[in-house]
Amino acid sequence: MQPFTRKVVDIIRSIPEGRVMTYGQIAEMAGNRRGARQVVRVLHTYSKSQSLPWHRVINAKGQIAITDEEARYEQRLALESEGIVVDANGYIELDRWRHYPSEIITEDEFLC
DNA sequence: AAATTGACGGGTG
DNA sequence: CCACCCGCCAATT
Repeated sequence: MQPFTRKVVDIIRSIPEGRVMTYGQIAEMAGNRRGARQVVRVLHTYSKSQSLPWHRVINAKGQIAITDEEARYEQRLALESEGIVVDANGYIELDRWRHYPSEIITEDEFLC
């Protein structure tokens, strides 16, 4: 497994229950600011074998981004079961549920 | 070797 | 807030 991939996996594993992170945010933290699409690839490849909390990853708009209908519904249920509020269109309030790893930025810093 | 393909994102109007 | 457009990048065709 490549270093970048390794980091992405670790980061996704570190997302606490009831919180979410975006593809771009994870990519940046793993060392590649423009690697959002690689994060997608990692999820496709390892979400099962590495038992990742894949449902805690959403896009920058704060929306569930999965294409597949079934999986999308599955993700909604998974998030709601952790207490996260998902609206009718699959949107989540990012400023409320986003996880800010301390290595990058804290919510206070962000709001400042 | 060139084109295509995504669970993407930021800038612009 | 929204729609568009364009840049990204590695795996797969």
